[in-house]
Amino acid sequence: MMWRAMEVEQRKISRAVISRLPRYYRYLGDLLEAGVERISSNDLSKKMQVTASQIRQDLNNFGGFGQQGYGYNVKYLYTEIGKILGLDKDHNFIIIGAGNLGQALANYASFERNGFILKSLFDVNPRLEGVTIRGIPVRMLDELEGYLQENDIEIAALTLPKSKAEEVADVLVANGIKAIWNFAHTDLTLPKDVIVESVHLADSLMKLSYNISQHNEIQK
Amino acid sequence: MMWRAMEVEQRKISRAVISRLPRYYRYLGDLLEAGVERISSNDLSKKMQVTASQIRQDLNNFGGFGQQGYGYNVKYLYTEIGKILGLDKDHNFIIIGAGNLGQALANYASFERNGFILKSLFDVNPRLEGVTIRGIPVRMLDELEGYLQENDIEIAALTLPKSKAEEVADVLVANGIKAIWNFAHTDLTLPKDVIVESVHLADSLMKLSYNISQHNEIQK
DNA sequence: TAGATTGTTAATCGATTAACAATC
DNA sequence: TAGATTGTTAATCGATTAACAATC
Repeated sequence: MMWRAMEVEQRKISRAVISRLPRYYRYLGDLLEAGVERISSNDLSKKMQVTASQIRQDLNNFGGFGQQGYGYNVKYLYTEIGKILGLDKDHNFIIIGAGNLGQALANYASFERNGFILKSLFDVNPRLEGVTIRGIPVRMLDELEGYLQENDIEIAALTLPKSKAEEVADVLVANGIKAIWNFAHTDLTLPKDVIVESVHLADSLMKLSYNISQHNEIQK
Repeated sequence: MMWRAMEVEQRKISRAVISRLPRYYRYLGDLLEAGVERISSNDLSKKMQVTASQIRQDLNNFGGFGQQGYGYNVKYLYTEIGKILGLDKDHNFIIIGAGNLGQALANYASFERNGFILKSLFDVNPRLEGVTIRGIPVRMLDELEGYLQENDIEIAALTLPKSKAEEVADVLVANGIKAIWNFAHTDLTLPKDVIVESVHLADSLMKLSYNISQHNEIQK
């Protein structure tokens, strides 16, 4: 039993490290596009404005992707980080709430490139019935349960008012959704095996505002 | 000279603390709405799933808002955190890129409640010329410089493709914009007195995806 | 081989939690 | 006053940076 616990423990990479991976992925993608074949942690650190030590430390959580005296092969590292992030597999997702933000996400086709496949949108507004976005249909919210039972959907993006969020999330979870990308301005309380990633736009804007005030203070 | 440096130093609240303030603000707002008059760090900690110690420590970075034996007055604390976040002042902002995401933000009227006043949108698409969103006009991007010189705009939200982001950001900064709310999938390199707050949606989705893969691994 | 650069251990720094005296 | 709860100091924990031996 002990080794099992440890095996799980071993996988527990800190949140700080995870949140840096997409950024590495982005920079490596740019390098790849620019035709760069290899890069050292030192050169990458200059581009990314982080320490080389942090880059090496971060990557070594997942394995030795580099080679002494050479550095990192850009294409290889890009692919490996993609695998770590689960981008080598397809993820079917739906959007609940086909308002402005929901439609904005639906139109954002570049998610598809990373394996995120939008299958349907849902809304309560009867005017949206039958509407399609990039060929993807908007369905009525009362069809949600039936739909989930017949389709293999992994992720749901919640782009609806916070008053409805918790309620809908419960339905989603009861019907097998494993992960929720939450844009509602509320913290969902769900079983802890459900993955919730929240984007709180208002919070982000407030941080910006804090920094402005701060900046003005110091000016004085 | 030393005391000046220290004075500035003193203000340097850690990023972790700042990023928790909007969440406190949100919870306090809910409590206020629910008619709760006072709350102890212990009760709040249970609601927010953080330690009471962290709450007290965080708040004490800014001053003693509580009272021994009583706790915190909800309304007072809410107002004070609002001030810290700069929400007691109005902030004029514009949106560059009136595509789906730009329009979604423009329609998101609740920003106004916190003092963020949308003054105009800008786009290159001639079809959007003259269009208004909630009465706010979309202007053509070539009018941007002139507009900035005649209007007092503090914040610009960048909701445009990353290929245009850097270029537009430079124009913004050259014309007095102090803060950029960046939705383009790129890190802007700007003078360090310009405040940049980025929302990288793709990064967020990748974190979600990582956690799904992780979860599946452990299941096995 | 010599030079470069990783992987990894050790040292430092910072953030979180615990504890408790101060005080309402 | 006694009880409750803060503000704050001290202890712990975790994350970042520095250093360097291993090795390509």
